[in-house]
Amino acid sequence: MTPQSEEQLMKRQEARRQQILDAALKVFAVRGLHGAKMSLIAEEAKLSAGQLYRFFESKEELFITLIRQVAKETAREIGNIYNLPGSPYRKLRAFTATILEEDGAQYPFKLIQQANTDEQVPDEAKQLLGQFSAKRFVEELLPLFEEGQRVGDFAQGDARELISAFLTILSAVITLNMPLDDDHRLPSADLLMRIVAGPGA
Amino acid sequence: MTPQSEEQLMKRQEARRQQILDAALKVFAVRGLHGAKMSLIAEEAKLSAGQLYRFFESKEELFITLIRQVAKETAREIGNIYNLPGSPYRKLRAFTATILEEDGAQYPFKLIQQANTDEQVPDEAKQLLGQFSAKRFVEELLPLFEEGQRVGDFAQGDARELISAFLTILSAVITLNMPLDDDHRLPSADLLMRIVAGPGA
Amino acid sequence: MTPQSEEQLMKRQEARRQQILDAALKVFAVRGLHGAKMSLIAEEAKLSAGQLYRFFESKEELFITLIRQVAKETAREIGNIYNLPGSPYRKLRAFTATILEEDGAQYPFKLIQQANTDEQVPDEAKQLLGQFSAKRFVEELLPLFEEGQRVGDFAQGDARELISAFLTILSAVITLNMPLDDDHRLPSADLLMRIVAGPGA
Amino acid sequence: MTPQSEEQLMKRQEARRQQILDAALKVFAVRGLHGAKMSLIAEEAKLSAGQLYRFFESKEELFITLIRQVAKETAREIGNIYNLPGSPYRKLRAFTATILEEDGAQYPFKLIQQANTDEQVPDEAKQLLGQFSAKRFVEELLPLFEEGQRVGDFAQGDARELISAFLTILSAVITLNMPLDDDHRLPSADLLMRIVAGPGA
DNA sequence: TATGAATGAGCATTCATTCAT
DNA sequence: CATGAATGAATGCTCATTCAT
Repeated sequence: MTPQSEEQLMKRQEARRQQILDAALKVFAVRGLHGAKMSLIAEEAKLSAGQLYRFFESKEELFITLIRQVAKETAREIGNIYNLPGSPYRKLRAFTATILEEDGAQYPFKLIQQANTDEQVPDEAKQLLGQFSAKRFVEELLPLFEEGQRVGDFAQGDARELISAFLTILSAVITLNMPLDDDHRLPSADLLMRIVAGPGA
Repeated sequence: MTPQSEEQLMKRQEARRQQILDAALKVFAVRGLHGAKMSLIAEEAKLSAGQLYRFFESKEELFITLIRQVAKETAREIGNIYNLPGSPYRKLRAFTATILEEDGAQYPFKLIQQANTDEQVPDEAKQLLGQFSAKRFVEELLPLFEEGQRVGDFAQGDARELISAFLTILSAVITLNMPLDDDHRLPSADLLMRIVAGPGA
Repeated sequence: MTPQSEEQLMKRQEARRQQILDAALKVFAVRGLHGAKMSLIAEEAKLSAGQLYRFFESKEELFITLIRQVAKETAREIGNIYNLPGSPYRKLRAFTATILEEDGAQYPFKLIQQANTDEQVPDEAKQLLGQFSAKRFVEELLPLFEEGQRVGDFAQGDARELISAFLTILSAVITLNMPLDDDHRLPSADLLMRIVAGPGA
Repeated sequence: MTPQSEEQLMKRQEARRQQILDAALKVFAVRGLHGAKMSLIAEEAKLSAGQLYRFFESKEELFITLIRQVAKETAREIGNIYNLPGSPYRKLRAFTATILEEDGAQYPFKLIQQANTDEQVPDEAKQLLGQFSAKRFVEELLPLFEEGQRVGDFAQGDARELISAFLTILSAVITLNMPLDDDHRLPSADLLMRIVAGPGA
């Protein structure tokens, strides 16, 4: 019976599910849809391969679920930019710096890029990405940029275009991780800010 | 056997080999290491699958050879920037615009990024990239940037850092190709130039 | 532990065991040896999958035990034909009609046929069937048929051959259940009786 | 190039395909949809497992194709009954005897029964069977039976019902193959004919 | 003792590589 | 030499069986 924990069971299940999604995020992000063997995901999640199928019907469903979750979370995170202190420029700079420095922050972006680049991703994932990533994020940031342009923080011009360029570059930079010298690191937040900076910045 | 064709044979062989490498570049760049089936490469090269193995021992060798060639050629192409007309700023802007607009120009960058991102890539390819891509390209551009900084075209600071940031972003943007709205395209060359632009630009 | 429950325990165990066998009969009959998942049998028996293994060492043992029991019970049921009222013809007709109409009556026959048809069936089960089903059933019915032939109810000829033909056809018809038109059903008992009917029937 | 045989190639391909279908018929018929491992079919067809996939997309497609072919061929064979000599009774008896004696004749019937019995066969196969097997065969034989009833060869009553009963039993008998004594064989054609025989037979 | 989560062996399928033609 | 058919190793997925709780 082991009924003591009807609710605990649900919690453990949910934790497990999330554990798999976390593992899948890393593996899919780094190795791509094909390169991500279910056995690797299982290993990363510290379970047997068979267990994955108690939570997700197939590799494809796991992938799509992951994309959906990542898209949602990323949208939410971007929305949080409005809670940061200071001017639009300072908000965006802080947001950018956080993403560049956070260690795990690269995985969602890598995943989204992998999914966008890879021709064989399932259609449903493609659609999700189409809806979420670009357009939605741009709209999310639009008020910030319009305000920023008004106060001279950001360069003039089509705000949507500016945002999508900035996001594209930010995402790409996070994803790329080109191996430089030991002395050379990813571009700094300040450098990226030049893309959008206006006269008052 | 006929002696006069001895040389012609070599040439035909060499042409064939290059034909395969060209095909492999496209297929690896678009589909990644895993998605690139040998049969697809053969088809793109208008050869039978079996022929590939007369020129390359394995998929892995083909990939490594390709990386090596692309790295060399890209370095050479970057070197050609010095033959472009005008100031350092104009040279770099022209170079950037060409890469962003030329259709085939994206393949080498995509390939290099695939190779850098994908963990499955054979170690030898990783090493090649480590040696060639980043460091070498940076050194290639160093004179241009130092000159540019002197004349105020480019921002002050560690030139190597500036170059590697610029290349990282350029490469990433080319690779990313994130599907934006129908109204939004990749960042323009002018936008990317803001990253390096100095007071005189 | 409590002594008075010693016996009750045995009974409960036995009931449990039979519950499993009943469930297994249905599931094996309908889905075949391969299609019958242990989890389905457990569900049908309203037990957990793990419990099955407290009563049967393996799926194979469960199957063999089931075959053994079904063969015995069917032989016993066939023996009951002598308790039916009327002439040999009427006895056999009533027996036939019951089997064709009773809903659960088809399972044992389906199971036996599955076991006979399927090559994967363990050898031990095959042997059991060889010993039990055909020969034993025929011998069971031999007195009825000899009597029937004497009184003209059944056709003349080798009685054993007549019986095995009839049983074969009856079993086959029950098992087959070929989906006919909405207007066409399984052959009726009267139709099957023609196979054995003699001049006096 | 090996172009000498554009046409021969097609023929060899077709032969190979049929070789697979023949092997699949045996294996599916005997072991059922689940029990039929692709490796067994390949072995029976004397090819490697991988080769099967050059001719059929999946096990399911192979199965469906097989069902389709078997249904067609069986319909054709049944149609040939009109070319047999003699009265309707003699035609049907000759047809029945042939099927009972032909060695390979059991496989198509076994296959159809497996497919009808097994709950997990793909829907497309179910539909094919629904269209082909029962109804179509009955209609095919309707003229023969109507003629037979007119001349007193066959019993009176709903001809369609009589046919479907006869076919059901014939099919079932062929399929069943219940292991009898060494002295007892399947019911003879004459015995089966009693099911349909009329006063003049 | 009962549960059902966990394991892992086994089968369907794909694709790099080989080799008969 | 060129072809593409054939092989088989590798991977996704299922399910009998085990075992921690």
